[in-house]
Order: sequence, then structure tokens, then C-alpha cells
Amino acid sequence: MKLYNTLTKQVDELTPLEQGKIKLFVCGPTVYDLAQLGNGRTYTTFDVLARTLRLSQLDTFYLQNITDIDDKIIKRAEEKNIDWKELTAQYLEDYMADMQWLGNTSVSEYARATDYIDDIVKQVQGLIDKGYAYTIDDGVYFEITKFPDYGKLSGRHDVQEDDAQSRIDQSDQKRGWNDFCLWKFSKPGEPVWQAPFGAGRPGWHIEDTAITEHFFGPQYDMHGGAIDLIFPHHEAELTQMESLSGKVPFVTTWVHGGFLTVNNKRMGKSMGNFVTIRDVKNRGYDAAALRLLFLQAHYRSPLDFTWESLDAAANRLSGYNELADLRWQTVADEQAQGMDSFRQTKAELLRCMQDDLDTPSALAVLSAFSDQAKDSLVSQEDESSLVDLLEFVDDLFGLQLAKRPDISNHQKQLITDREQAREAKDWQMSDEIRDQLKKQGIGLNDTGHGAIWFRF
RNA sequence: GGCGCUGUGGCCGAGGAGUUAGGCAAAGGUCUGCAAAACCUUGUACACGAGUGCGAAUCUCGUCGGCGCCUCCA
Repeated sequence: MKLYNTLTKQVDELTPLEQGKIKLFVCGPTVYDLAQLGNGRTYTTFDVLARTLRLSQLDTFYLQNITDIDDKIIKRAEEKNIDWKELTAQYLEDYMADMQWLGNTSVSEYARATDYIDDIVKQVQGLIDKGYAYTIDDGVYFEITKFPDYGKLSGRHDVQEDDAQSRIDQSDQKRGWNDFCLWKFSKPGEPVWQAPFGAGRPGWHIEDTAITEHFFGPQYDMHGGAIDLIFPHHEAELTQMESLSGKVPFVTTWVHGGFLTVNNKRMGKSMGNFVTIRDVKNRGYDAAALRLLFLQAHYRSPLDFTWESLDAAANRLSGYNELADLRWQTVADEQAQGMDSFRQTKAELLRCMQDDLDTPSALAVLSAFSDQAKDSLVSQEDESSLVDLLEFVDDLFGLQLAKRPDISNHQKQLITDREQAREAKDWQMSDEIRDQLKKQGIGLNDTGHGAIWFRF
């Protein structure tokens, strides 16, 4: 398995810390609004990564955090005049429903920040004890200059004097302009947790290292997120954890996904121009079509979303659906032209995915197979091989091809009736039945082996 | 300004020193009652300039675009 590693800036062969096992952590959402398509793309990428690792015989624990306390949440709850816990509970439920709908089902454990306050407090205290953190009026901060390796992930080593706009966690008392907040003391009325260094709430970066240390210890294999998190978020995580544990590297492989744009512009929650996963669902699109759209681009490339591009993906999905429908209409062995490439196709799909998650090539392999199968049909003998392949594709991509049910007996009878009408050269009857089936979402292809149906 | 990504045929998009990526769209053909599907054929692309190579879209340098991050953001 090869993956591009942001830390080394090259494609590295993956070497698990513990043989046969992968500890994967991905930054989850801040639950203060509905998940948008950018979230959908990122989480689909890592869902497919986890699936690939597992199909590569790597025992993968996929951990994702849920940020359920931060400034945006407090602000949004005030705006809506509801309790922040009520807000996060609702959006967490919505997020889970959206992920379920999209087929992002490979997460082993979701960890809510507020369930790990003890771990967070322990880390902050540890950083204070070791002299990396200091306390000022509004919170506890990490002192960047104490960690010489700061910048090794993002490549930002020097503080730019003319970088006047940059003010991370602004405060006059900070020792360094880019020192980041570990713990923020609460103002009256704000959510608060007790801590030896002062009552307050976690800063942005500390929840992730606290959660990963809780589950994985101070070092683990893989950390994912979208590219916008490289700086400052992931740089800060690395800084915290390596300072605290003294163990290097904190994470072996850093994986970052490219951005999704809408009409070539960044979609952001704060820009008010975002398309949510729910918008796509409500327009009646198949979740698999959206997944396919995400997978058609390489995960590190930018992907531009338009409704037209989603239509094109839906069209491509229907091609795979036709392949899936063949399992219900295999032909007698002597009729089929024979397909012996099931195992080879599976191997090729996995090989593409193990090459830095090359989903475009993998889909090309699947399309080529699908075209061949639709041309030659599948023999009764090969039915189990086809089902096996469909299930493999589902395991890999989550497209739910193998779950498509058979058509009804009545519909099958109509197809038989039409075949008889065609034999009798009753073209009017034949075409009427074809139109009738079309209204039921069933298309027909007349082949040398008889009519083959597919659902569109 | 700093850090990083990127520029591919009508469109979308991988790849990455010599050998067809793929998809969509288009034209012609085979098959067919019609349709659909599938298949065959056709298009010879890599921003620009210079350099290093026997050879560069692929490496180097430069130029010009586009984008992201540097500020909450997947």
C-alpha cells in the first residue's frame, strides 16, 4: 500500500507500527451546521481508504472525533437561542444520518470532545509541567519557540514580519504571535469544565491529541483530513504531542484530501454558498451517484462540483447498475461467451487502490469489466463469481450494487409476453410492453440471447 | 509577501523521460423490426520560453495563468 505523505512530501510505502494493524484518525466535523459536500468528499475519501486497508488484510481501527464544543457552537447556539448541547445533539444526529446515507460506514469509533475532557486536562497540565505552556488572562497557550521542529509538517518555519494579517488566537499577552491556545478560560454563562489551571474549555487542537492518545497512545500510523487543516491545526497537533511525549514521529503518515469547489469557488460554511449533502438527497439523487462523483477524481486533486457533473456521475452509475442487474438474468452456459476475469478484476481494483488510492483508474477497470459483461452476458456457472465481484466492489467503494433486488414476477411475465409478441412479429404489442416497463423504471436491451433488462 | 498545489485533445480528468490512461460528447460502421446496448474505426493532447538528454508532455531554470492555506472552515 502506497500513500502520499504530507510529512515526507512523497508517496511512501506504508509500514504499520504494529504488523498487520493500522491506527487511523481523521478530524471529524464541528457539529454546528449541516454537513456540506466538502465534508462529504473528505469523509468519503477516508471511508474508502479504511475499506482499502481492510481489504488489504490490515486490521484497521478508524477513529474520528466530533468537535462538540468550540466558539462557533457557542455563537450559533446564542443566535438560535437554544442550549449548546441541544444544538450539537441535533447536528450530530444529522451528521450521522448523512454519513449513513452516503455509505460512509467504516468508522470504528466516534469520539466526542466533551467525553474526553479529563484526557484534555491531563495533556494541558502535562504541557504546563514540562514548560511548553504558559497561562495568561484568557487561557493557556503553547509557546512555539520551545519546539524547534515547529513547521516541519506545513513547511512554515519562519515568522513573517510583514504577515500583519495573521493573528492566531489573538491576545496582547501572548509571548509569540503564533502561540496557539490550549485551554480557554470561560466567560460567565459559557460552558465550563473545572481544571487545576483554571475553569474553561478546550482549545481547538488539544481535543484531537487527547482523544488519539486515549485510544492509540502517543504515536500512531495515519492522520487524515482535508488540506486546509495542515496549517495550523495539524502542525499544532504534532507540536503538542511530540512535545508532551518526546516520541517522534507523532504520526507516521499524514494524508490530506483536496478541496471541493462549487463552480470553481471555495464552498465554506461561513460563506453561505454551500450545498449540503441533504440538498443532494432532497433532490432525489442516489447516494451512490454522489459517491461516484467524489471517487471519479483523485482524492488529492481539487474537485469542482456542479449539478451537471452530478448528473454525469448518475449516468455512469447506471452503467454499473446494469452490470449488477445481470446477476438475476444469467444465461445457460453454452450461450454465454464466458468471462473468466472475475478474480483478475478484483485484483486489479485493489492494486489501483493500493497505489495512493487511485480511484479513477479503479473505476476505469470496473467500467471495462462492466462493458465486457454486458456484451457477453454471464453464465449460470459464473453467477456466484459475479455476485462475489459485486460484493467486493461494494466493500471497496460502498456503491451497494450487490443489494439491488430482482424485478417482480409480473414484470418478468411482461418481458416473456413481449418476447412472444416479437416472435409473432407483433411489433405494436412488443413496443407497448416496452413502454409500459419503461414507466416502471425498467429498460430493455434485445440481444442475441433475448431481452436483457436493467433498472435506470 | 510567505508556504504549497496546479496548467493535458471539444469537455472532464489520470499518468509522468521513448510503448493507447480512462470517461463524456462527436462522426462513420457492425448488429437490429425499431430502439437500446455492446463492439469496431476516426481525432494524435500535454500553458509559454530556454536548458540537459540519442530522445521531454514527463527532468532543470525562468515566464505567464489558475487555485488553496497563512483567519473559523473538510
